Amino acid sequence: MSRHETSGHEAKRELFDAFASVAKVLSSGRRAEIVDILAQGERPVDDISREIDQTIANTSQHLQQLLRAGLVKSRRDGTRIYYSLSGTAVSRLWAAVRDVAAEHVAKLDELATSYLGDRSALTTMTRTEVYERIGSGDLVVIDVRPEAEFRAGHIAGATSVTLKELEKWLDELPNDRLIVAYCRGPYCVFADNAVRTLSRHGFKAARLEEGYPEWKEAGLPVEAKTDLPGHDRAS
Amino acid sequence: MSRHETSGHEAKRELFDAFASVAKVLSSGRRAEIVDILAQGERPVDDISREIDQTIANTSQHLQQLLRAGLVKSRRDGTRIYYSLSGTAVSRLWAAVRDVAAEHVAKLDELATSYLGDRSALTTMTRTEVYERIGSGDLVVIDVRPEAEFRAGHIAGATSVTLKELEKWLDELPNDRLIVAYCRGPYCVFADNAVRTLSRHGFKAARLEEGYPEWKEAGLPVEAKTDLPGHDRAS
DNA sequence: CGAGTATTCAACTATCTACTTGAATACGGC
DNA sequence: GCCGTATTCAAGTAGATAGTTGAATACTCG
Repeated sequence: MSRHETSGHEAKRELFDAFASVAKVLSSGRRAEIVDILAQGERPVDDISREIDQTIANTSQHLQQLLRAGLVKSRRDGTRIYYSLSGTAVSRLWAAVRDVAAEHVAKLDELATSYLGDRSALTTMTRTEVYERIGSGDLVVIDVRPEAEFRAGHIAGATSVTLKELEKWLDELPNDRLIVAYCRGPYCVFADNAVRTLSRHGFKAARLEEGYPEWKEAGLPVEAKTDLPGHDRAS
Repeated sequence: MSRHETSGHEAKRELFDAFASVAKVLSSGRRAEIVDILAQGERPVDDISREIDQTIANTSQHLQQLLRAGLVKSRRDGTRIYYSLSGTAVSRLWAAVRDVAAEHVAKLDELATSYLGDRSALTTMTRTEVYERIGSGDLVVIDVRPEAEFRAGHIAGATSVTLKELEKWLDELPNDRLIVAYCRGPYCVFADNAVRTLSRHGFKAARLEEGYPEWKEAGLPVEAKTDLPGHDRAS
């Protein structure tokens, strides 16, 4: 069974290697974490390295791999270099990876529970439920992601309340309205913890089932930092 | 910057490693080819090994990796073992990978042209265009994939005409109706070649923009082999 | 211009991966 | 039960990959 014979086979191999190169760049857990973070909006290198708990040098190298593969782009602003996903197709790919894992990876539930804790006691709401009630005013939406992500873009009308600030805010939050917390996506801990804390203090609280990227992708209203044009440096 | 410290970080690492394991299994061009084939329907090992031009042993090992990751399932029928995708989420993931590659991988156009040839002269039709005209009878739809794939499932009303058979069929095909050829997906050569051959012989011919998996995923009418239940062996 | 900070580069190591080869196992038909 | 075919297993090798460390580059601010 000889390989490398006809140019047709060779060309097919190369084409599918190119498809595979896209998957390959997502085949490291650390790069997956990076994509999950960048799905929230652009971030500088040192910020990302802290989030994924890796050295700056290592984080930088992961980012270059993502750059070379075309999944992210970078722009310089003064001394900092901001990375961001190169398009919504990348967000959709990341969601597709999570979907397959959720459906077909045997031990995923176990790993998710080990990271997120028991979710059975938490009330959840879908995008549409939140969107429909957000106008009526009987709902308070809080964004519990790191502030940088809130600044890069958030659900229209949401307030930034990080977990550290949450304790201080307990006096100011309304007792008579439902508080909906959201964060990065279906496997993000922040919202879970916020809802647990709020429930413990007697508030009515729920978690948005998914996160900001899915809300934005669905075309629901957001408030986003306008990307400064002309500074981009594509892959 | 110490790693492996809090159990929270450890659990997050493991969760994202699990997501990454899904991408990892698609990070080989040969496994990507396998998924592209299995998206058409179930196939036995030796069949797949011929398609991807690899030894049976190597193909088997790739299939086990896909199996372990949960992307495919297998069932035994006598002496043969048939592999198939474990769900539609996997098809969607494969499509998402191709989309990202098409949009963001720099040299993809070049590789695609090198494999498929110049497509600028080929007429293409979308799913909906074909579906709307398929009933009116002024259209002949031919399936130019290997016959095994046609047998596993095809567009309702399509006829199987492999490239080898095409020359013989030239007398029987109608001169007054548009002939639409389709195959595996947007990067499949068979339909391109069929349309070129037909055009050269004076037929009106067009290529369906995408392939059978996308048609099926869109919920359009298909004729598929009913999956024998009770014989499945999940991941 | 010089100091300070953010990021990238380069060299190195331990581990993993794809593919090969040859043998082992599992089933169907006689 | 034995033979032929389909598939898997096991061992080996060349090449790739993630992470470390320390130095180099690129920009800002005084």
